[in-house]
Amino acid sequence: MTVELETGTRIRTRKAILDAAVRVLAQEPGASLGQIADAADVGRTTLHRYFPDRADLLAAVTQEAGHRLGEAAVRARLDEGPGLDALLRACQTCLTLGDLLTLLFTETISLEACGDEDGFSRALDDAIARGLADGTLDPRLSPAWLQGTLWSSLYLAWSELREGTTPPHDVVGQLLLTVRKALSA
Amino acid sequence: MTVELETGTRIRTRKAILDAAVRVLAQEPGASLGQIADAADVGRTTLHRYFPDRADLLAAVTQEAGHRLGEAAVRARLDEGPGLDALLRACQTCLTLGDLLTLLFTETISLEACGDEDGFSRALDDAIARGLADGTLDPRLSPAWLQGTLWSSLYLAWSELREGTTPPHDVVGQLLLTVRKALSA
DNA sequence: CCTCTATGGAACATCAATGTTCCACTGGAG
DNA sequence: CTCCAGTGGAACATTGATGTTCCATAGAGG
Repeated sequence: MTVELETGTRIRTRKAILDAAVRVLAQEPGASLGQIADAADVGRTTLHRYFPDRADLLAAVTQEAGHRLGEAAVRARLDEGPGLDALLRACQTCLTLGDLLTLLFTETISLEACGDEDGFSRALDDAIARGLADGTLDPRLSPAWLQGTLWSSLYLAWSELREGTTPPHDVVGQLLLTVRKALSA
Repeated sequence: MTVELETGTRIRTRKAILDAAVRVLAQEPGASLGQIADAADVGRTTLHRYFPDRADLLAAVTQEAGHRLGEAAVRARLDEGPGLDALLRACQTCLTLGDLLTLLFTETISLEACGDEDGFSRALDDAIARGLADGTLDPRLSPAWLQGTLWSSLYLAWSELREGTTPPHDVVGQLLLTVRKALSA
């Protein structure tokens, strides 16, 4: 065990495996490590070299999701402006998470496992509470339902995007329109 | 192969296995046959006696889903009244599908495999087209998006119901409210 | 009470996925 | 050019799921 001096090659390979894992698992949560290795254009041996265990790989994907979610929360400025607007910004930002969205929504990986260090869930809760307080969110809907609607709409939008039959711009438009109509007071 | 004279016992056992399969697979799509047999309070041997193959079991569940969807379509009177109202009736009716909803939404079983004999998808498409024509559905949203929103909202509602933390009446209320707001013109 | 249906469990063969070890090779850094 | 870090593949042991066979028995229904 030398100190982890990550060379460029290792970083690149690791990223390729991680990306492939996200891509493949989003489509087939029970996919074998062999399938993931193939998708990453890497030998199964190499995959095991980087992630000895299936659990290790999943943990790494989960951690990656945590990071990305954290970035998303910052970019969306969830703590600024009216609650509804914050949620709409969150929609646009989170769409960039791509297949990670699928893994989170289908609970192939779990938000809780990231720890609450990311603070995304917290920030989302806050934005929802703010929106209910400032009158931009429909008070007849519970915080849990509001958040659930947000996630499921996001998942739907990403599904459409991935299918590729609808132009990205249209998908975003319909997503924002639907969420605004559904959640606004 | 005698003529399939299904005795009461056999019908009951078969149903128990099928129900358990739906329940277990909804929670864990990759569940083993042993888990399903346990959930059905039945030996694994017995399960294989009814469904020799895992594929056979899945096919039976799929067929069951087809029947239930067909019934739902009839009960919801999808071909009557304004399009939006038909969709709202469909929401209420489909909620009774329970875990089957999860299996369909997560594509553990596929609608297509039922054949189009059920006619549910067709009826839904028609209702959406009618709603766009009669001005009760938002013309800015594509038929695919309208249908997707319906399904994902249903899935969300069933998730809440299953969790059991929200009273059923409230869940239905929020579901109908959300769908109406999101989809109406 | 008797019979036959339906069942559960033990035992077994098979198979795919997993995780490990070892070795040969390749291409880029020095 | 020379090393060696990084890689791929073959081979192997292990494990869990699967599907099958066989047998003993419980219990519903006559």
